[in-house]
Amino acid sequence: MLALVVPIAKRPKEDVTVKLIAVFKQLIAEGTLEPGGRLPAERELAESFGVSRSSLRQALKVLEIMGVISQRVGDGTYLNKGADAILREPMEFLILLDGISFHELMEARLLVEPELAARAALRASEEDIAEIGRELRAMEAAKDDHARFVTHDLLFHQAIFHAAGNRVTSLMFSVIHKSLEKLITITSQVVEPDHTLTLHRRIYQAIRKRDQEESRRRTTEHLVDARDLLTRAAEKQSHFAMAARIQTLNKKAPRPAR
Amino acid sequence: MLALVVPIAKRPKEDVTVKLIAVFKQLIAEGTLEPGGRLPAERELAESFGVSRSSLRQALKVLEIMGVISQRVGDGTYLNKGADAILREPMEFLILLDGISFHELMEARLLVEPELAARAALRASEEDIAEIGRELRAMEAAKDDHARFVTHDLLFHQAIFHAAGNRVTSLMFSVIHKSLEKLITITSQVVEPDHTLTLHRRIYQAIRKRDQEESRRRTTEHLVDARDLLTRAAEKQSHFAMAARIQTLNKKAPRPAR
DNA sequence: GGGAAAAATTGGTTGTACCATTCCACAAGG
DNA sequence: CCTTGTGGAATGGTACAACCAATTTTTCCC
Repeated sequence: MLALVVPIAKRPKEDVTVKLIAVFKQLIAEGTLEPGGRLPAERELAESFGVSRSSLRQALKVLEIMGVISQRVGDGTYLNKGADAILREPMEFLILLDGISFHELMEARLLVEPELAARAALRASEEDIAEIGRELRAMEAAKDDHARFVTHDLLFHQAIFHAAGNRVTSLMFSVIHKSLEKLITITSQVVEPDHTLTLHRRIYQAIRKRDQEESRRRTTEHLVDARDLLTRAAEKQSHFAMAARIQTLNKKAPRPAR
Repeated sequence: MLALVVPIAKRPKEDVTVKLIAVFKQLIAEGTLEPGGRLPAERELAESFGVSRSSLRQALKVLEIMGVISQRVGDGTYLNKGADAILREPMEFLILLDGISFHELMEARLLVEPELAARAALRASEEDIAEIGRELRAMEAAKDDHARFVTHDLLFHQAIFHAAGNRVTSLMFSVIHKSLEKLITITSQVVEPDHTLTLHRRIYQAIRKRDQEESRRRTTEHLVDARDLLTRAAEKQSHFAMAARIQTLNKKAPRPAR
């Protein structure tokens, strides 16, 4: 378990908010705050720390968006247990700011997932393999429901991650899957489900046979195929993105600069 | 370039803050806000959106912590260009909340970096290889300065990531490096620099020879070695973490629950 | 023209007030 | 005794207003 968390201090005057976040990090690290546990009320916390509620709320909001805590009106603030969603928002902004394409996301999968599959072939428990098989059958059962089909497609891959036994890579690539899910769903509507199923089945069987090399090869085979399909779909569907609209809070748009 | 960013809307009543974040995401996605550009003043923005400055500041603070924007008093708020640091804070909390060990972080490197080295051997430009070589020489020149030595050690690996040509993996694993840097620095004090240098030199030469298989093997060799060293160091140094102290804002500690 | 002082701008912080939701205890009714 | 419901307390969400500190811009004097 890590603990070298708090960088002691920064000389340049930090925000109260930034300090508060560091404090919470520390409290979590030293176990004062337990996952699932309830935090004191905002008003109490603010007084304890000697800061205003506004500043405290800024820190809490950051933690909430990162998925560290959950806040519920009328109830309280709780420290989350796992943090599956913790990388989601940041990843989306990363994709935006660095202009990362779908193609590049698929390339990342292509770099890593074959190795994870090989590792899964080596390390998977019987239960792990059973889980991968269940997702495969769930895909078969959802042939006609694109959304569900894709969901189980991704869960199939994530089951392989789990079997590979490394949570870091597992969490990172689950986030990538999430970012790709919409486009994959669109693409799946023009691809024969049996085609996808065949490729997945080969991966499953390779892992079940504990054949690392074939697991790697079959995963590569599948992802190359998927990458090419997605890339083509992304080109055609790029206008789709433009159609996406958000609910704005006000008619007036902000002036970007001056 | 991605754009399928905004999930349209969520039916359950969202925070104003959450909505604001979505709005900014949209503004960035559609190019209304340009990297490096200046945002309107908080007071103007708040009025434009029809929200209070408090709520707006919560949203901005989230974006700032994630590295999307930078705020400077007396100056203004600017949209960052790249977002290298965007995953750092979240990653630290991820490590904390999920109780991820140094060992597991090194396992993640071990899973991915050999493949990245192989890809680098395949794709690296002459300039990429020169950069890797420069970092290697910088390591040699910093034999006696542990901190600098480790910095260039990590930059060496990141140069390989860059040469591999995938920014997603590059960014992700740079974050992991950052998390490991302190411990690696500690470890480096008990390891002969020439030992480390030899292992790095082998990787460099393999990439320069464009030998994918050897690049992979040499990287694995190095990381296995490093993993074992780090794991042992982490056990011995675990008390080090306990010595870490943070600057608290007030004497009173918050009551964790009730 | 140059430079220093003053004013305006901007993010940072605090405090207060009020709302909507949720929870909980206690009383009324069966 | 158990169920029901009702009102009050606690809690997070939002809005305003005021002031501070750092920075930039403008003004004014030499």
